[in-house]
Amino acid sequence: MDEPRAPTSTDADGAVCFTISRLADEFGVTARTLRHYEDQGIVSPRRAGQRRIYSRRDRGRLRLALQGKRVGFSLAEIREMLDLYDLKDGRETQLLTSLEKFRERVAELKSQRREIDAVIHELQKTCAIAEAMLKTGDRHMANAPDGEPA
Amino acid sequence: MDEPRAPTSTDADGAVCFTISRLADEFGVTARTLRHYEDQGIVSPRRAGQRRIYSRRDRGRLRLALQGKRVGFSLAEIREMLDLYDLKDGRETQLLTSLEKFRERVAELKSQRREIDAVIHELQKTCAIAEAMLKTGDRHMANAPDGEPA
DNA sequence: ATTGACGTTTACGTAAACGTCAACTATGTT
DNA sequence: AACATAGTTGACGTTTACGTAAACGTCAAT
Repeated sequence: MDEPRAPTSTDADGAVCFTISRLADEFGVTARTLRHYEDQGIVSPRRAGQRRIYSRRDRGRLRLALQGKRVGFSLAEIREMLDLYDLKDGRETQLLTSLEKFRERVAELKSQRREIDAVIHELQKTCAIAEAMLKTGDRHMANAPDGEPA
Repeated sequence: MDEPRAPTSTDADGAVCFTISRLADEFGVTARTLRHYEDQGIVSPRRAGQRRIYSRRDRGRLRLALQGKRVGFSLAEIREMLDLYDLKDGRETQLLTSLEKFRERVAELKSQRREIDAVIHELQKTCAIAEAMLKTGDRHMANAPDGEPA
């Protein structure tokens, strides 16, 4: 009754660490996925013998990776971004190219956000029409996808 | 010098229509893609002999489809949505389920929008740090992905 | 010692979304 | 007629992101 015995366990030297299934559960993915991500260089948990030990940093990268995935980045792109994120070397040129790429990403994302808004509006428009049809009982209002309406 | 001779050609009965490569160019995809979309029931251009003739309606569906793709929908989902969009039959139950699905989509999209915002902020944060490093010449500021910072 | 839970590697399988031929065909041009 | 141009249908190939199965290691509890 002294240790919190939380879902978080600790290392020999007191560092927080996670098992593979622990993280898989937490993020709602399979262990296979985490191994796959390791193959792709997205995380590199250290080992205790053969077994993977995920640090809190690994978990952080995982979180970002999955977030990236949800907005459409490929694993390769995610890897790239995480590597930049790390800013492995301090050489200015590297840093500057990184910066540039990040800005590109941001621009892409903003554009994607606009697209999403457009689709949302499109869907809501159709919803409204459907609702109207339900109310009036009209069975022949058209809402044909036409680009520029005639 | 009478006909506009615009990139848009017209049908025997004056209806606007497009060739496959015309649409492919316009949307920046290959003809193969358009044929694939036809296999998936996303468009159904009529034929003049063997050749595909795309109507303006086809183009409209295409536009929506590609927009949907850019925000992450699968072709199957897009097909479903386009079919709903058409509101093929007027039966109320159908209409209601359609409506429900649309609302789900909208909710998903909004959530996705939030995710995008999150990623944007994350990236911009890192950008800012990188900029700071460039200015101060500091080569050792960390910005490790940690989930909850220590 | 056995069982069970969890983990490991290796390797083949799969679904989606096209790419990339090859082999025709139809149409218009020289 | 010969040829180029644009389109067509297969059909197999490719990439991405894992799924899934096989075969085996490890450790704790029974």
